[in-house]
Amino acid sequence: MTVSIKDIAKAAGVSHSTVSRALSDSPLISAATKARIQRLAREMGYSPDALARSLVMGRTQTIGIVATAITDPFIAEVVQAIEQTAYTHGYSIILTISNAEPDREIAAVEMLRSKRVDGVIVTSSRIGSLYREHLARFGVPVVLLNSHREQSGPYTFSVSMDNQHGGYLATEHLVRRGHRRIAYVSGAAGSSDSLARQEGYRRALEEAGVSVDPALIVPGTGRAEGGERALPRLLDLAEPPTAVFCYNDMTAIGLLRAARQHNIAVPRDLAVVGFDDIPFASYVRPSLTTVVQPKKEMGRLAVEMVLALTAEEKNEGDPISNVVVRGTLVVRESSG
Amino acid sequence: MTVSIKDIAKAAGVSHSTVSRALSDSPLISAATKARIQRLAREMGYSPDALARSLVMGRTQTIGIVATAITDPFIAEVVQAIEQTAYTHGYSIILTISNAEPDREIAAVEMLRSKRVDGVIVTSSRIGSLYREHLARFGVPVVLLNSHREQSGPYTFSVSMDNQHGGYLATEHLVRRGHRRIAYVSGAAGSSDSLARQEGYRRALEEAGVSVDPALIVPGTGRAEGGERALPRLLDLAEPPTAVFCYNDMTAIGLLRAARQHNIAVPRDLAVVGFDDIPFASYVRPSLTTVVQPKKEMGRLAVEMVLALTAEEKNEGDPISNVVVRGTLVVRESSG
DNA sequence: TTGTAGGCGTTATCAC
DNA sequence: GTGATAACGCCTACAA
Repeated sequence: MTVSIKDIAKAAGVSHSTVSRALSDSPLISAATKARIQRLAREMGYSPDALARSLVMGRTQTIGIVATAITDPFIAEVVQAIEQTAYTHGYSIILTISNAEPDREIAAVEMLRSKRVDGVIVTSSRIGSLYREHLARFGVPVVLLNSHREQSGPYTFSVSMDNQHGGYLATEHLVRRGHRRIAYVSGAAGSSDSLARQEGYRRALEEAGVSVDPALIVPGTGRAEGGERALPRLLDLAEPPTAVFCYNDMTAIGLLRAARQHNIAVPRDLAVVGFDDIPFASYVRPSLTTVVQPKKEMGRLAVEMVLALTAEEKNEGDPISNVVVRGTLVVRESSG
Repeated sequence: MTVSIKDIAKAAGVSHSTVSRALSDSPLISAATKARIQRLAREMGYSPDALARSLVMGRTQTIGIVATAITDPFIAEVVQAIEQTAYTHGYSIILTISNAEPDREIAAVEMLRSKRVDGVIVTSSRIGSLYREHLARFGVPVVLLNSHREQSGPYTFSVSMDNQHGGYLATEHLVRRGHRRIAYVSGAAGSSDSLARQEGYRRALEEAGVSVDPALIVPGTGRAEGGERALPRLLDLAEPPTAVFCYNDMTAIGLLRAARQHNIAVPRDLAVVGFDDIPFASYVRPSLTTVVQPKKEMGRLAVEMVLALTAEEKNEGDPISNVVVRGTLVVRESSG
């Protein structure tokens, strides 16, 4: 039903290769026929078949994304940045959402391989050994965005945040405000991002001559409920904290909500600092002091890395690309 | 480099059609060779080329999404629901983000057509006449999700919210709480969703015997800033409102923020109701009374509609599918 | 039960 | 400049 290059050829009384040349703006063709055929194509409502083209070209102009969830505002911004810069480079995006389920991630990767994407960007939590095996034999560049990889290997590259630095910034800020008993609410169990932020927290405390009290480090989930459940545990401590650094903004927001229910005034009774700077951080009450992750930049870098890597494959170069970006602190009401 | 069906055929000493049959689990093949070839395929790391398959089958098992932005929490949830149910049906998603720029939307649609998606779901604001011309000659079903279409046509179907009903619910709630001067902060200029919600607002007021004061209807943008800018205009009124119904939650959240700066206590001085029930509605302070849009259901319905329509094409049936879903009111702190 | 041949819509390499 | 012809990797009659 759809009109192909051959249909145009027939209508124009030329061969299909002439049509192909005319449409790809080839130099070796007379200006007259080129114009004639291009007009004809437009009139007939021709749409080039990207499948056929990709089949012969060996490129799909498509990048796959494996994300855990796009309802997470942080991921939503990153994915949006990825789509935008991919678009400016003439690429489109196949989006898969895994819910952090390993089976789902494996299925996603297999599907992306079948659809012959030119590269993959992964924004999932951890890359298990099973999973990475699938990534390894993919044959196209895979860029991990803020995703920890257990060990490096071929075809895996990364764009990541300097989490330790961010954790340091947040904690140092609280120390400067005079706090000594500072808690940390972690992310999901085993999250390496969380561990790194915690390490920055530890370093800042040490530098300030404050010893780290393990009781002040309580587990969260990376979601709001994690912060909500963490607060009562902190309040029940023999010596409760006067400030708390949260793994991310969602955790902090959950904690703020719990604080309200417990009649804890923020920041007077408890100072709070988050991480990410999601759009809502400035809309909650009190507005949230947080560490800004350069989300747009990270998305952009990931795409550019994928494109650079696909271009270099032939050059047999093997640049272990692992870009690390740094965040900044934005001070709002929640930290006093 | 990647292993094809022919490579397996060579390794197995059979023809490539036998391999094709074995891998597609065809009945007309001996169980022995089938098993042998399937094992071989696994060992050789075979990945079927979806491009080649789609080329011959005429289907890509792919659905295109045209969204304005996924940083909008409402859209993020809908898109996520679309991806999830598409996955369960064996489909994947090409995501495009338009920023509501017409050029971008047209480019997106052309690209989706080239990539031969089996259907398209549009979650954009309005479908202009230029744009819809592109959609019309697409040749595959296009489902508009909460997107107004200026006129119906072939190949365009819809899943939409009963906005008037929602607006009615919100306003009636405020009326019941004893309010008489109730404002409405609209969405982006010309948004038909906003107009419908406003119509529900009008109906509820009329039923309560309250005359509609045009001064109480102020324009917003659909984003937080819109609500932020709307509040001062309402306060400057000779007779300010005691309650306000906002086009959506983001608008309401912006308005809440402005209220704080103006020392207006919510809900004591001003009751506020939103629309959407985005996840954050329950985390802002005060938490937001709002009209729940069944986002997951809408995403699911849109996918199922696309699939049903692609299946029916051959049946030459022409079911004008326009599903309308209804929301419910969830009462929280912001309305007293 | 298996192999052969043709075609899906392109691009690319030859000749003419 | 233009036209055959052969790929790309797969599915599917039709033949054997």
